[in-house]
Amino acid sequence: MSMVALTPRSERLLKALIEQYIVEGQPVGSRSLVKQASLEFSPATVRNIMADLEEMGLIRSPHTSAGRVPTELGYRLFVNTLLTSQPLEAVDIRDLEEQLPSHQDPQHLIEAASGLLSQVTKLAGVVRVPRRAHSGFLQLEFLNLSAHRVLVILVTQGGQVLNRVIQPKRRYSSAELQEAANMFNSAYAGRSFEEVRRSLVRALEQDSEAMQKLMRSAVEMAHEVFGESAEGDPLVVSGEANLLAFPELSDREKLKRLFDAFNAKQDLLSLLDQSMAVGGIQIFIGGESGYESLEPCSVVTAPYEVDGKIVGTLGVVGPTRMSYNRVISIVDVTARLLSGALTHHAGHGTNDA
Amino acid sequence: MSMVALTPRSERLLKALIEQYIVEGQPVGSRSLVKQASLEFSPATVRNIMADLEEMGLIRSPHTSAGRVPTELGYRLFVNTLLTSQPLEAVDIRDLEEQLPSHQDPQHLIEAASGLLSQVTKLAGVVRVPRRAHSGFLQLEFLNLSAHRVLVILVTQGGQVLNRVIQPKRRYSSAELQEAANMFNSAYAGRSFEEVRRSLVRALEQDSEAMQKLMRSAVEMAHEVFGESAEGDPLVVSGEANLLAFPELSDREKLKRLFDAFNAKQDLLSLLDQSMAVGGIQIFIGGESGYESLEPCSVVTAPYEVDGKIVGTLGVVGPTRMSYNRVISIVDVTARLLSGALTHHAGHGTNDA
DNA sequence: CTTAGCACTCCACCTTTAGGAGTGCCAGAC
DNA sequence: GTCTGGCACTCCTAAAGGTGGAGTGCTAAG
Repeated sequence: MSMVALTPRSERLLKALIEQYIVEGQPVGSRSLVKQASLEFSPATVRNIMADLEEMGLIRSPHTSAGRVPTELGYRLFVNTLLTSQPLEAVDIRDLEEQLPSHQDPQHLIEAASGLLSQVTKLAGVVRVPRRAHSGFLQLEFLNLSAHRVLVILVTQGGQVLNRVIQPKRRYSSAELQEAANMFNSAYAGRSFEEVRRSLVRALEQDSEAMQKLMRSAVEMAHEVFGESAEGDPLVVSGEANLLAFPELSDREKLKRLFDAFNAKQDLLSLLDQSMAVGGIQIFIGGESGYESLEPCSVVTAPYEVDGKIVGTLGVVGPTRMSYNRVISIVDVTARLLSGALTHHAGHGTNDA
Repeated sequence: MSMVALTPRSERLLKALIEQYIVEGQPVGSRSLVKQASLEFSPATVRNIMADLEEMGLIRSPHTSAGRVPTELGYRLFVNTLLTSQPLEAVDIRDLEEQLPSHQDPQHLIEAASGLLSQVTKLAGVVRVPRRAHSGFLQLEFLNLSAHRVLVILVTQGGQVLNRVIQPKRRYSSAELQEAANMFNSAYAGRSFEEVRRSLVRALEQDSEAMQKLMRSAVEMAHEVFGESAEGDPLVVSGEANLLAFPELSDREKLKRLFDAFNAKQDLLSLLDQSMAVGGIQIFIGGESGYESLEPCSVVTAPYEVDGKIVGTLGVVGPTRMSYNRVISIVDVTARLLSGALTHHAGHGTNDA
């Protein structure tokens, strides 16, 4: 593991090796590497260099007499410094653009983005949906369903719609509900969710007699909905089945864990949130993510924005041996497109009622 | 394949054989069957009977000298006439009940039901969500998002909320939108979706000058939303990963197809719709479903109701070798529970505004 | 009609055996 | 020095036997 700097030649060799391995998925030997990358030195020389690279921990042999395979460290070096990020083909970009119609509500857009990611990378796509806390509150609506069941509809400035059925203690007439909603809306429209929430908590604590009964009920109902803010299923995953195609993930045990991770979503959520905080494209190679279930995988993420503010993250999950080159471009472009599509219509909500 | 009626003895034997195969998952031979089911005759006799059963197409040998395995026909006979459907354990029922809280909105209930199915059967659970066409229309709401973007919120009598962003040609003030919604609601509240749709089509065709401009816009907007009725993603699937645990599904090719089917959902949808039309518990064994992707699987479905009307279907997908016994009970109970939970609050919507 | 016995079949598992791909190292060439 | 050809060695893979067990079908006797 002596950390002598790499010579240009060994860099070039490492790059060629990783690229070949990504394509073929099998340990690459000196002879085939020379041929494939049309190097001007002999297999023996390549072997010497490979030995050095192995000593540095960048590649390894699965066993004595197989070719070499990149280690996580090798991949890391590769993506950090060796990657020639050729831009996506124009065709691909057009393809992506076409399939992300900018006139849609956020939910559809997000699902479309996830589907796109998985479709064009042939891997699994994930999108972390915007957290409500960062978005503004636009309007609240109460609606009687039956005797003791009120449907609360909450609209964010982004056009997201949340709804929940609550069971208030007493019965309200539709007129009462209407009035309550009006009062609530005029008090809070346009505020951020955190603001509204804090304000609600304060209002409930005060228990002031001054507050009208009706307003108080409205606040209570609203609080019930806002209280659930953290819930929901703010992660869209698609194309998990694509991962079945990779022989390196065929291990039943690993596969099960991986799919469970997709199902539980918890690890992925943490990972995406973590990478949202950092901003910019992030690449987690193998165990770097820190989650055992994702250990045989790499994850490439990029944040997306609404009105210049980062609100979520999207990404791709695939085997460590993925075409980082291509995937990075795709994730990048998709993030931009989604940002554009979302920003386009997240304009100042007009609530001039 | 001579269709001589089975003797009681061969029935009993078939039953024992299938039950053992379901548990062990391996071809069962005469000797082990005698031991396991403590039969009072000898392996040789069993072999004779087995030969008969094989001739009838109820069982088969994977190869010359393996035990016997049920055929689809065998399973069919088994579930049709041999199944001793012992009721679920009280514990299990309580478990199910607890996890299906009856005070929830439909969407949550449905997701919970799907999760429950997969969780307690350790297979994949699916729920076909109610088709809007069968439900009533309760209320429509228009909301300005930005200059040319209007959020349309549609509430069904069941408490389901649908929303979509549309882009009308001209800009409307919030007051206009409010008025339009009011007019629309008073005209259509409580009608069935099909009625409303037909009426909308008629209204648009007439192109009557008599109709107010505003009302016309409202109708157009509403039509856009109603027109999309068929869309959406009316199928909830959970626990696909559970199927990874079954060795008989380990075939990479089959597995891929199966997961693709879960992803595309089209086959499953058709199957569920088909079984909704029939009503009652339905069991599709292997290829019976008619969908190649589901060929190595069996599907058990039951419809669920709201207010006594069948509105959807739920079910379980697993390997042909599943504990039909148990799965049927679970599907049945879950359907009942879901019906109950949904019916409980699908009362007459009060829209006395 | 049932059963014990027996010959036979076929798979699953293990071992063996090549064959090949690749390495490491050394000694000579540039 | 650095590169290269050569060579012995390692280890995997795939195919080729070999063995044992589980199971069957058949037959002949109870």
